[in-house]
Amino acid sequence: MPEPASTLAAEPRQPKATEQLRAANLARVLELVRHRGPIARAALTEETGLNRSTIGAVLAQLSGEGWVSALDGTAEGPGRPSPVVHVTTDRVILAISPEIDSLECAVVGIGGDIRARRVIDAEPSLSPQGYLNAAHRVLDDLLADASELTPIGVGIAVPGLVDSDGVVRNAPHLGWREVSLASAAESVFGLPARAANDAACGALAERSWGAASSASDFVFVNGGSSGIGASMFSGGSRILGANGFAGEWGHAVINARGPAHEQTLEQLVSKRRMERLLGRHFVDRFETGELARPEVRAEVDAQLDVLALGLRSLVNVCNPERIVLGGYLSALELARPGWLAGAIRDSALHPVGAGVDVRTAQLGTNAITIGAAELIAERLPVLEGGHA
Amino acid sequence: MPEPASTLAAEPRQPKATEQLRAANLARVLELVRHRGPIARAALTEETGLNRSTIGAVLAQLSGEGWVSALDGTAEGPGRPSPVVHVTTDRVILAISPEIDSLECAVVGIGGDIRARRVIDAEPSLSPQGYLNAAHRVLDDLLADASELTPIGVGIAVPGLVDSDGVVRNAPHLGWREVSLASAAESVFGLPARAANDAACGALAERSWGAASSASDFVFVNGGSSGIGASMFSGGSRILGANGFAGEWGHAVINARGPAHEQTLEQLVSKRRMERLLGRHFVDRFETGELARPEVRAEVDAQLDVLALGLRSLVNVCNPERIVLGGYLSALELARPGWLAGAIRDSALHPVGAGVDVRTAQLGTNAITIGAAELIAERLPVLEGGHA
DNA sequence: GCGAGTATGTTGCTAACAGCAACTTATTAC
DNA sequence: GTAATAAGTTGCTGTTAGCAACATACTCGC
Repeated sequence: MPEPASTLAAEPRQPKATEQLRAANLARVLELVRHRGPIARAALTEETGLNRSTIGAVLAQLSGEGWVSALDGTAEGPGRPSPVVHVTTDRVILAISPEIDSLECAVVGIGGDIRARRVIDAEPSLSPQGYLNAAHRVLDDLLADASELTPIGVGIAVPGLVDSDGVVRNAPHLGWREVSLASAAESVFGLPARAANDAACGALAERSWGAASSASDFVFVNGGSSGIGASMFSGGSRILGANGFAGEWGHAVINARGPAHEQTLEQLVSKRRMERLLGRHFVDRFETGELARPEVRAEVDAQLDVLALGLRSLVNVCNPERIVLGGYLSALELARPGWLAGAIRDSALHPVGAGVDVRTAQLGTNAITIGAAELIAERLPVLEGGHA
Repeated sequence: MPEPASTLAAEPRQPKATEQLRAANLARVLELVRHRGPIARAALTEETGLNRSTIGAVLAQLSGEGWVSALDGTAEGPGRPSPVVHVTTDRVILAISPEIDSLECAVVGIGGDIRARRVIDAEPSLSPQGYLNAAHRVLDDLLADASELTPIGVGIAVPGLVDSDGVVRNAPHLGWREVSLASAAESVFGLPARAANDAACGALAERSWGAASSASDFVFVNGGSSGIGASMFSGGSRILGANGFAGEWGHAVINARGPAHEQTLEQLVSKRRMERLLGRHFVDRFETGELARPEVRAEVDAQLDVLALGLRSLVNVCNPERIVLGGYLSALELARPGWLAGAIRDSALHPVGAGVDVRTAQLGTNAITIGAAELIAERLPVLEGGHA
């Protein structure tokens, strides 16, 4: 006799098809509310193409679970005014950004607004667990003032290769290999945690609130203290690759027959080389006068030349509509504004390069922090189909 | 007075949400039937995770519209045997592949099987319209024998940049610019037509029936007579880029400070250089003995070295699980089997290169033809939501 | 050769979701 | 103060996929 069906009835339950439909609509609406700031309800129906009643149902669920709430309507024109919807401000995400000599901690709203931040020094050779413990102390402190805030998750931006399970497989500058950072953070904070590459985080932030908004096919290229990392978006979503490692563009060979230390892109376009020339620690821009020094100008131009060659290849391969330059690369672009765009248009294969728009990151050094928080915000529990 | 709602009722009609759901399921099932050849109905339910009754409804529609039909069940094990479903054989796609000196025409089944093919010479400077007219004659002839076959569309593989509307924006070897090839073909044949880059077509075919099947993140790199083209897949779908041009990897600069004719990948890894050395037209493999000639061996190894450097960069950027080499590159790989895979694993950033699998294309010279047909087959009218 | 076992397709039914149309509400314009 | 306009709400409908019971068709073992 087969086992009675009744005992199975209470089990897994998977009428998933319709749930996915609703989840997709929840995600679309929530994304609009988060990324476009406060937005009129009527605008939501227009943007999504969904019916007014559907928007009503979706918003009822989102506001019932406390993710969004409504202000009084701004009128502007005849007819009944549409209420303006915005994300709730009482839930926050903890963002952590470990670097070789520092640790940045921040409290970030679901809408990408940084509420509080603190950067502390980190002694070299601090262990991953040490970083997490330090971050825990700092964030507890930052949250102590504001008891009305509820942290809902932890996002970590790591300068290195992080797989889709939040395991740091290889972070050369930190000296980490095979570190289960996300699960360690879940233990320390008692909250869901995710980790990702720092450039990928920066790209997420620039897409949502910065220079890449409204672009569906773009490349974010970041010049950080640990080299050059990229993150590509195609059709509105990030190109992950088989393990989530896609984007390690700094190690692309661009000068194959040069000496061993002058072959890859990040060896030639190097903040460290520039710092040696300037004789100072480079933060985010050239100081007045520095660009007038001939040897600095020459190095800047040389690095721009190489960067243009590299970007030309990247454009040929990825066909982005926009390139967003972050960190050190942003400073290089600003040293000769617009030059890169022209060089790419002229050298990339016609008509791939024709429409490419080159911009500097809008969020500056905040991009990576905000993007780390976005790791959690883009996967809020509402969107998970409710089986939790 | 507002216009009465009743007049609007018969208009566009867009209850699209549920239609998209059904269309997605239709697409999944049809893709399984097309790509996995004849497949048991039970296997379809298991692969898709859909309910038996849903599969029943989907198959009823597909077979009602004449896209699939069922053989008698192959038993294999206890229980009621499951009918085997396969695509119908009476509908075919016309595939066209214009090259600088030749024109390939083929009749291809929906399941990717080549029914008939013919390659004719093309005089240089033949116009796009000339190519299409010639193809029309050849294909009419090929179809004359088989009156039971119904052509349903025309797919064209072009060595050049083709946008998503089927406009050839730039095909240097053919000398074409801004040619609305797909719409011209629709006029000539009276059938829906699509056009795409040849490497993109090859990748489609290798994914469906060749060396890239079962891989969701792979790169297909083709060495054709018009240089090196690539096509990247991420998460199971092709990376298109903003205009569908993504993949022009042959023009990547890899030797920045070399002479102008030795900078890009396809200048250094060049079939033409090899042909000059061999003193013959290179078709698809090295002849016995050729690789024993020292100067040939040296050139092969030199080109393999460069190719390894290039692939290393591509792996770092795209993080594929597999690389499929087609055309001339396939011959290079076979000249030193397995060497490229080792070189990439050793040189790519750990652990990006660790799991990369390097293979040669399975479909050989047929890949591009089959892929051209796949342009039509992947968008059969059943999938379009029925509003036509 | 015939029944037990088993896997499969089929049939009515249910739940969920989005879309629609009519109704209600809230503001602007005159 | 009334008409016009636009937006949220409500009840209903159509479609879809999932479920459970049933019917079917084969294999295996005696």
